[in-house]
Amino acid sequence: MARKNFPDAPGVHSGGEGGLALGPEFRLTKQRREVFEVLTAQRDHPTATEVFVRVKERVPGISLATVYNCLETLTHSGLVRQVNLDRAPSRYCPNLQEHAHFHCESCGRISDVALQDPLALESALALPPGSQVHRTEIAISGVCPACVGGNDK
Amino acid sequence: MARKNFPDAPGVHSGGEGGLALGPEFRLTKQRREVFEVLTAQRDHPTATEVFVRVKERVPGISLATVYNCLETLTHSGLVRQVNLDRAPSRYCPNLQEHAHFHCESCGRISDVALQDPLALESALALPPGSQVHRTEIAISGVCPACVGGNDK
DNA sequence: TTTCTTAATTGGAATTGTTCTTGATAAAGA
DNA sequence: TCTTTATCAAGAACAATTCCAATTAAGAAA
Repeated sequence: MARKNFPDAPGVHSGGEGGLALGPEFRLTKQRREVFEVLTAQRDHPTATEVFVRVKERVPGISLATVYNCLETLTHSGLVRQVNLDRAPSRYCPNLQEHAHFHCESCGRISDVALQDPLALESALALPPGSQVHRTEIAISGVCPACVGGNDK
Repeated sequence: MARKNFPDAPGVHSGGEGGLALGPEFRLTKQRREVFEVLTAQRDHPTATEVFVRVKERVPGISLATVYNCLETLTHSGLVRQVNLDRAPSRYCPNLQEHAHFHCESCGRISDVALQDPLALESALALPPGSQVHRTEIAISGVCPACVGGNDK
């Protein structure tokens, strides 16, 4: 199903301080490091193209294809989450806590929503017994408090 | 944000028995009826192309573009839900109950998961006070009981 | 360090699901 | 019937993403 043969398990090896730690299978290249930095520097869920623009300031020669590759690698390493809302371009998020995403239809911003009780969630779902859950994605659309208050756009 | 000017409110007017009821703005055409029938006849969350193939047996002249149009209209009328899982092609679902979707990574099937307590869900999310929620999408990936049991593929 | 091996990067072409455009048709209302 | 408007069909267009082949750079070994 996966296009390339990524290992099933994420390669988060929480290595040396500050240093990224991709799985042992992945090399830590300048491009990957910069892409990751961009994501952590501004946690606004940028698209691949937005990441591309930002990384380009520090690595002028980088190509969009490489940004896609890096994002894919980081995602498979478990360091980054790909966020898909409806059919919009994918966005990327370095928040590793389990959380949901809120999409404000007014200002377009996407924000993280903490999950107070991940267990309560599972029990709210009538999953057939025996199901194995690997991943749960929760996407909420609506209007954020700022926009409700009229601080619109 | 929406490409065409659909009314904001869904047009479910639960009309005459058995008969579909699109909003007053929409006509119930043969194509729309057949597309809807196909969705209710086999609730396996087909893609637009799959719907196209199925409808074509009964309306040979129909085009894929029309299927897309019908699905869009039905979705905006609130009779059908568009289901987006990751970046895969959209799928369509005539289940109007609030529910989540389970995607089996082994057999690929997508099944509906009832929400036992929609309120419990909201309270499990740490939404900033004042947020307006319009829609919540929950997508679970994993392995379904049948595939866990070895009835794989 | 230098070499060696293999993975990663590039740039452009290709793919894919979906949407748009245009003209023809058909239905609804006057 | 006449007019108006929505819908349909076919293909072109589009945008996000992926693929491809040649080049470059990491990290391991010598």
